[in-house]
Amino acid sequence: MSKLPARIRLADAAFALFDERGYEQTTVDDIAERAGLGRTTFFRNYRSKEDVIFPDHDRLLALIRDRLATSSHSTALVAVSDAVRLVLLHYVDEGDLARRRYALTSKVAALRDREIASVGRYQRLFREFIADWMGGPTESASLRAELMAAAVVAAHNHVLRRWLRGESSDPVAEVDEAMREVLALFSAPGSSPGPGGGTTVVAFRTGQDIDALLPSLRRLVEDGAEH
Amino acid sequence: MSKLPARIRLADAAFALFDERGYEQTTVDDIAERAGLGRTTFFRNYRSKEDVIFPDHDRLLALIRDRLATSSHSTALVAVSDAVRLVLLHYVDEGDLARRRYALTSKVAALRDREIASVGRYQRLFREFIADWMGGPTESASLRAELMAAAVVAAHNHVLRRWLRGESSDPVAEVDEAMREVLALFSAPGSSPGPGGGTTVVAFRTGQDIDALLPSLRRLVEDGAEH
DNA sequence: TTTACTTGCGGCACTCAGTGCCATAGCTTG
DNA sequence: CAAGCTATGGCACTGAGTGCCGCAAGTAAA
Repeated sequence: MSKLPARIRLADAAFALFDERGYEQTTVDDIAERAGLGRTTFFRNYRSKEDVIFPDHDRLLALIRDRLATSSHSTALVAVSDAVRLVLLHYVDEGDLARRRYALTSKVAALRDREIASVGRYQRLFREFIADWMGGPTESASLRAELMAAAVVAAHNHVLRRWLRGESSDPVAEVDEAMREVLALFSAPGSSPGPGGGTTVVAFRTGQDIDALLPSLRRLVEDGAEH
Repeated sequence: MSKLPARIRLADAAFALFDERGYEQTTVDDIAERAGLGRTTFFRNYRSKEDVIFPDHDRLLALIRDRLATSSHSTALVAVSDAVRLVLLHYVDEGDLARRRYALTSKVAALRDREIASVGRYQRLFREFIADWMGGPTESASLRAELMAAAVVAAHNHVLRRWLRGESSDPVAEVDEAMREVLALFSAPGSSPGPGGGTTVVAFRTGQDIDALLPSLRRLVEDGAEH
């Protein structure tokens, strides 16, 4: 008995205690004791208390990096979509574990922050890759790369969270669809009006008839007044 | 002498020491001692060591919240642009302080994470506001809100970082331009083929007279043509 | 002037995360 | 059997953050 590797036993103990008492009410000593191990062993297996919950972010980052690296200029966007799908699948494969983690990050601010910081790393990876792909060190390309990277990870997170909440039965299909929407966004012809001070017109959908809106529009144009 | 309030003296001491020895090599005791104050006083003024560097995030969040709150459905996008500009201006007003903070967050991983987590809070605010504005609890609207919020803060951060690095002489103009690009992105006709519908509302800044724009507007409403 | 109340500060003791060092038990390889 | 490697436990230490108590100075009320 107790033949499970220390890493696993520690993780099990940690999640059990987090469920019972909450994250902040659980000390590393508690975890080690419950696992029947020493405190030192805990820190040898996990860099920090938070790390028990987010074990393989580094591996995931490497996964993305690899997938992006094995692409040519013409397949860059496919690589991005693939990488996103890879990450999503990783979480889906975790199944219940991912959902327990989500429950924790939803409750504990420190963990939520940590999660967001990790997402930031993903976003950075995508940003650099996309900027590279866009080539031009133009300021405009740089901004577009930033926007696109942000949209890519936002799409991923949106679908992931839906799945975590049990709102999605086919997350892979959803993420593919979401990525299509993202790519459509950035392939839209007019989206890069370039410099030159022309007028930019922005349209959104509403339920109202346009003529009913015209007065507000006028005021909006003239002085940004309220409506 | 030493008539400056404790808060200020502590911040001065902290930044000085961070510059001299680096963030991790500076303890809270060091800071308090340099400021000629007690350790207790430090924690009374700042919740944590990191807080000395990011003092008024809460105030900034409230600022955004307020600006977004004072808007109607038709001026929602103007409010978003305004809020973004507000945040940017806050940092620009800080001047050198903001740049010293940037130097620190660039070097120290813990601070970078903290910064990213803060940005996440901004993004959440925008996401909720935009989702609310889009109305429909549709899954499609929800995704679009998420994408748009991500793009909005990405645009802001892009311009802010440019300014922090000294690459921008007129950040306000740049952020306005970037926001135009973001809004244009999401107004692109093809991107939301969604179920049919209503008419289109238009928000924009322009130098032109609105009447000169009306024909384009009508076309935009009818078939989503550009500019 | 004396009393009472508030505000800002210092000191101290405590918890807990995280680091570093040393010792030891077990297992493998010569 | 000896040498070496690996996984573990114990222990002491630093440093962040909390809580409590006490003190001084200023202010208001008696």
